[in-house]
Amino acid sequence: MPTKTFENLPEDKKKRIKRAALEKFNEKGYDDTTISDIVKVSGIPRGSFYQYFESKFDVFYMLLVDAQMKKLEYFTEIFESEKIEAPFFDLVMEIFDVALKYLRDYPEYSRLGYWMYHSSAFEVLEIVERFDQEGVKNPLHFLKRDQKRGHIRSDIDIKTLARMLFNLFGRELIDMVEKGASDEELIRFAKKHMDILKRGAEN
Amino acid sequence: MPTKTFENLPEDKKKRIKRAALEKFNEKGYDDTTISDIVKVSGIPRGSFYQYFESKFDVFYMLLVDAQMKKLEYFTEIFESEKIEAPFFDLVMEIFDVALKYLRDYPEYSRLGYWMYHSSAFEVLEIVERFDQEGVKNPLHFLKRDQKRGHIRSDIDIKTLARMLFNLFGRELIDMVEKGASDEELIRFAKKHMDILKRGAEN
Amino acid sequence: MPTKTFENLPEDKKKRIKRAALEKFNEKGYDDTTISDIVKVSGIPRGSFYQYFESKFDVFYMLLVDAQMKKLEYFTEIFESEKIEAPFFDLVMEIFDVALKYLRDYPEYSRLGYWMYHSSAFEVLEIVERFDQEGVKNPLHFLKRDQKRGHIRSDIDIKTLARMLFNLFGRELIDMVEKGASDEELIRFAKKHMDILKRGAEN
Amino acid sequence: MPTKTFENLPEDKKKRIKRAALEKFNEKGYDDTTISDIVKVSGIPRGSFYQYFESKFDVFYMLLVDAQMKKLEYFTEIFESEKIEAPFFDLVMEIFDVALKYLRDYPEYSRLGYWMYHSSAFEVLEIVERFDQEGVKNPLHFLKRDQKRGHIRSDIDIKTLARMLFNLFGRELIDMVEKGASDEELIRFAKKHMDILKRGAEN
DNA sequence: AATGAATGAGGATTCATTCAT
DNA sequence: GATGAATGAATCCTCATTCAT
Repeated sequence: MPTKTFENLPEDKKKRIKRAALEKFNEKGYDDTTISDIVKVSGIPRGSFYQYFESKFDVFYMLLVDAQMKKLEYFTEIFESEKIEAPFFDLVMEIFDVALKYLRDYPEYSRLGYWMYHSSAFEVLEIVERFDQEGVKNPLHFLKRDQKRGHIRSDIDIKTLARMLFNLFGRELIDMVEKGASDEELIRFAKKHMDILKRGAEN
Repeated sequence: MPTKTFENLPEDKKKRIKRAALEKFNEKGYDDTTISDIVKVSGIPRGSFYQYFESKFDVFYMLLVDAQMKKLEYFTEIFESEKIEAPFFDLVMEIFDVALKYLRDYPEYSRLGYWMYHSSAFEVLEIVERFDQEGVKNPLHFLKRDQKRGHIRSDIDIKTLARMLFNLFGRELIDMVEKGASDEELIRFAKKHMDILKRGAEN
Repeated sequence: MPTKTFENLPEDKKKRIKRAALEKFNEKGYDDTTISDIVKVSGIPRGSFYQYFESKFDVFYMLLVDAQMKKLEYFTEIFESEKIEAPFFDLVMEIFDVALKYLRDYPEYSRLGYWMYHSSAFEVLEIVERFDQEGVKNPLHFLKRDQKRGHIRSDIDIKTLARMLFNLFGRELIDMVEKGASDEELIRFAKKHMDILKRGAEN
Repeated sequence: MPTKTFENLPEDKKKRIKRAALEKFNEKGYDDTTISDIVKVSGIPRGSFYQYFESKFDVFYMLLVDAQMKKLEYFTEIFESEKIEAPFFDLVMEIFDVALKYLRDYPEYSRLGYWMYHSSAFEVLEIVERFDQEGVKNPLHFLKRDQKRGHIRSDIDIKTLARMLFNLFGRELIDMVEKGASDEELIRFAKKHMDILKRGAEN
């Protein structure tokens, strides 16, 4: 996480630096982006970088957190509505739409995720794991509930199912977006996917 | 692909170089392995490297092909037996066992795959895509057949299903092995996975 | 020497800064201690440092003076007692004991001396010379007296002798302490040393 | 120690590099000399330095060894002559003369020693200790012999005596030379020194 | 007087690739 | 074809000091 010095910076300077970093990470990925790159694009002096951040990862992680916060905003609405009481598979496409909207509204954040999955840097490998574990928890919660309520067959391993769902929403979605898939393609893909899983899992 | 000069090398020298490269790629991944590393471990002169290979990727790709060849050997048996006529989902765990055996017998090749998925190098990103496309074709072939024969519901999108299967066999399996999963864990995981997909897809 | 601003600081703030500097100089030596180090550990703002001191050397020198003052306290007693009238070599082990006690009571000051002798900084090299010259004067005073009184042979060059003594008390003692010598070892070492010098010098 | 690559270099190139490093170390001391300095003066490319040496210390140590070799040449003559059979204190001024001659003939090597004693670099501190231990052994050998033969009093601790001698020949001599002492001064100083030690130690 | 952000020169090190022998 | 030395751009990071508030 950035230093206090960075936090105390005027908002527009912070923005400028964040934007510069985001731009470079988007363009070259985590591993190939250098601190020099960020310094150059943001226009801050070499030494300042180290007064703001501990390392390249520090910046990357900050942006990742920003992305998560923004994502949360998108999901909050649906998670706090009453709809959420419906069986998960009835709601899943609606959730997918939200995810897709987020990705389209903030493609730079989306791409951050893409590069996260394609880094070989130790520090990144580490958080990828953490992200994955965290990401599985969300569908797991609803699936558990649905299983209790009898919507989902009792002999289904919901952890496995949650993982399959997360893989779709997390990794594959990002991958397809990166490869230029259109909204229609993505929605079609998701529907087919859900179709199989739903039938495989529901009572 | 390596130069003719490399191909003409005495077999044991070739082996030595391959082993050295494999060792380093396993240890540090594609991105972080340097040509110096390979040169040092293999004991060949710096200049020779460039007489044998065009680039680091050249070596990596060669090893990847080696790995594929070896993998093919494992699968040939099952693919050429009569069993293969059975419905895919009846056979899938047997196929999984073969895949697992291969991974256990050739962990260095397995790890190559792992690092392939964690590289941000342009050249690697490119072949990852090709690998994925290629990898999906295999299950697709059988699923198509099964759908025709009526084993699989006609309203299922088999491409999607093939992709889900490939994700399991390709990416996730490698990931779990990398994280130290035991054979038992992996088999259990695969079974649960197949359980859902089978029920989701079969008539 | 520190600025007046520093002198006017509340006593405990001064102490805090001194302790911080002493800690760092002890840990890393003069050359490798940075102003950043001192600023960080003492908790004072970066800019304040330059309001209190002119340079890193300024702080170091201040501490060196502190050390000298403290050392003087230890020696005052013996120098002001009547014992001091005895021939120097009869008293020398007693003096040594005082020196040793001081080193054990104030190891941080002792270490300061150690690092002074291991600096290559111009400013430090300069005061090392001054310290050495000053340090030789002390034994010289007594040896001169003793020579006049006939305790020491008249053909002895007492300057040389004084220097030999200073080397023992100043440099070597600190060195041995630094290498972890015990009190017993040090006393034994000093005794043997004195034995030779005494017989070499006395009538 | 330098790499084989360095050893294989044409003699005059090696000389050029050695001379450049020696010049810089003489001028600025070990701690303040940078690899850039050496690179600039020797005219070799930045990268070559690292093909020749592991570190700055590597170069320094190499020069130190060179100095030791040269010193040995000077001492060999006297150590292999029959004179050496004479009591050490009868010979000591002759030995001193040789040491002095060496220092005058190779002042750059002498200065290397000076800076060695004024470094705070960990690696250097380490070899200083080794040098000191090694250096004490030489006089010790002769003193032991003399004590056996009855030239030196049996109650003298010859280790201590050896140390005193080494301090004179090793550290102090270099120090005085560095401060600009003339040959006459040095010889006078040594004589007075020996005078005290001889009388203090001999039977 | 106190504060702490800004600055950029300068150090170490690595690496892919070329080239002369 | 084999060899291994040469090269210098590019990276990371630290630091003393200044300056505006």
